Amino acid sequence: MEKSKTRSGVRKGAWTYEEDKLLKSCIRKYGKGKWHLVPQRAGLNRCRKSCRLRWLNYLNPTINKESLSDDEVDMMLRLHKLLGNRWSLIAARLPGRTSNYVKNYWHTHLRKKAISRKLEEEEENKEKEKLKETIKPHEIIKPKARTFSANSPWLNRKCINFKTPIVTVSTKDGTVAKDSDIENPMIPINSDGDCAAQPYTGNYTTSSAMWWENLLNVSNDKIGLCSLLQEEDSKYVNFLSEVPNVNDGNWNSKIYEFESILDILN
DNA sequence: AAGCTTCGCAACCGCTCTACA
DNA sequence: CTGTAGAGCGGTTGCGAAGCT
Repeated sequence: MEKSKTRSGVRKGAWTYEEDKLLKSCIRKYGKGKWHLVPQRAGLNRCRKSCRLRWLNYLNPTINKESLSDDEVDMMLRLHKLLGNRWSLIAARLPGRTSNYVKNYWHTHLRKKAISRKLEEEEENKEKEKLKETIKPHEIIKPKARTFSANSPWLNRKCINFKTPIVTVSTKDGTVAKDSDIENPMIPINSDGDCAAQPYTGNYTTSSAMWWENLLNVSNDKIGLCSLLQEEDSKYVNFLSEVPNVNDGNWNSKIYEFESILDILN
């Protein structure tokens, strides 16, 4: 480090043993914070930034100067994947480690590791894609919309209960699937036990009552995640769906939620 | 042994955010 | 609302040590 001075005459460069001693005794006497007062109090010809940095990155007794354990390295990789270059946030989850240390360690040790890991993942994905191409995808047979007569009890809200009736349903390729081909088709029946639905014979037009599709949509909407998850869980699901963009300006407001997530993961 | 290159890390710089008058 | 100062953060720099030729 150059041992020069700034235009204001403040010393720059590496800290001497004497300077460290002065800073340490100052912090011991007055405590952390009010960094603008520290140079004056300590009798140091250093700027407040330099004093703060020296304390935070080197003199603070809570700093763990041991080399990182495998667990810590693994944690760092995971946190970086989740948080990006938010060194202070990563350091906050690694007791005794400073943001500067984490940043330096990342650049010297883990960046290459992370890049090679990413390349490996990309290779794996390519392999999977190749595999996909060789396998003919299964054709999914989805029941089509069904048409009801105008006096259908379903449409007239006369439907009383459900049962699994014997029905025929047109499939995508035009063939007709029997009820045994359809997994639990919930067709409304009237109070006499008759099936209210009629086989779909025409095209998939807007004039047709597309209740079958609607029913499926309703199922997805109403019987989806929400009913499966407790309120607390859904909160985290929402969080996870929002969090990946670390450049989000609202990031800080989500940190408390992140802490909760980590508590759960731990 | 000398010169060169690479690595690790402390420190600096510039920017943003926040509080306050 | 605006300007200012303090605090904090991430990117970058550059020195010294270690390794290599």
